[in-house]
Amino acid sequence: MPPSAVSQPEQFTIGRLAKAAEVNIDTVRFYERQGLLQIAPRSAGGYRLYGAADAQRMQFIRRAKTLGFSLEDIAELLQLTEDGHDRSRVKAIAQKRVADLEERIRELEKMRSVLAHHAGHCSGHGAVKGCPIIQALLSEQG
Amino acid sequence: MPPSAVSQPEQFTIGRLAKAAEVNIDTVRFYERQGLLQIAPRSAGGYRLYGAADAQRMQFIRRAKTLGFSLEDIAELLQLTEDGHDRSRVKAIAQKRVADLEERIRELEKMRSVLAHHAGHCSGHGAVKGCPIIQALLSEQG
DNA sequence: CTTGACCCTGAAGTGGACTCCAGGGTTTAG
DNA sequence: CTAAACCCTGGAGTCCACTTCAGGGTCAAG
Ligand SMILES: [Zn+2]
Ligand SMILES: [Zn+2]
Ligand SMILES: [Zn+2]
Ligand SMILES: [Zn+2]
Repeated sequence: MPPSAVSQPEQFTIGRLAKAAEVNIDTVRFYERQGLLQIAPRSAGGYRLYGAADAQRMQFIRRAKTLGFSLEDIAELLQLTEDGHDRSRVKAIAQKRVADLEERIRELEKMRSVLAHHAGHCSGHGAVKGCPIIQALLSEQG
Repeated sequence: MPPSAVSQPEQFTIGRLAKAAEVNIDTVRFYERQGLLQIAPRSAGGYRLYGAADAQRMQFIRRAKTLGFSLEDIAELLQLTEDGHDRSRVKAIAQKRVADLEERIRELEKMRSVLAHHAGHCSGHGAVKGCPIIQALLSEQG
């Protein structure tokens, strides 16, 4: 019962790490294989042992994923935080991702507008023959 | 040399169909297995034979794909054009697709705005330590 | 007749990001 | 001491829409 332990290593096994990060336990092992997580030290019984830094790393991955980064990009971003790299590469990756997102958004908006237009012409009842949606797919027409 | 042949069957093999539809030849066979194309009749030598209706069907699939429909949805849409179905199902499929597109667009726009915001704070030079993009990933911050 | 272009089959591979499985060993509560 | 909960491994399976492969048969031109 020491009143203040300046830095207790506070270790935990894979299950707790997974639960804290709200991912499947196999996802953690998968990330290790993919090089996103460092190889964890093991307990006497062979269990992986993690610490606060690993939990933060999992959060990093989680946030990067919500921004749509691929695991490959995330691995590189994590790498860049390790060594004494320059910010330029980080910004380049982010800008590439923004550009990709914008392109994809334009594609989806194009799909949406075309399809909504056709759907707007469809009464929703009667025989399929003559349905404007089907007509549009059968021959290039608006 | 008949001056007017009211309906020449005009048959062709899989390679021409694929080229006309601008898809890989194996894609045609794949679509057949998936039930998107009807089983083609065969020549004496065992070659699949196609006609104008098949070419139109390939165009239908191509257009539906540019609207982002899954092959499963496309199969159903093609099915609906065959029998004496009602338009309601067609419209429902289209509206579902529009809704899915809108949801996906919102997700991507959220990613884009968050990421562009962080990137806007990044000078693009200097050490990674302290980079606003990395900081945002390390801890939930704007 | 031979060459080359074309076609056939069933099966396996691709990519991305997991997820699950079988057949174990380990740790902890009671 | 035992049962439950947890962990280990290598490998396979999942989804989707194809693509590739190996090992052959067919067809038109020269
Ligand atoms: Zn309609
Ligand atoms: Zn219109
Ligand atoms: Zn930066
Ligand atoms: Zn800000």
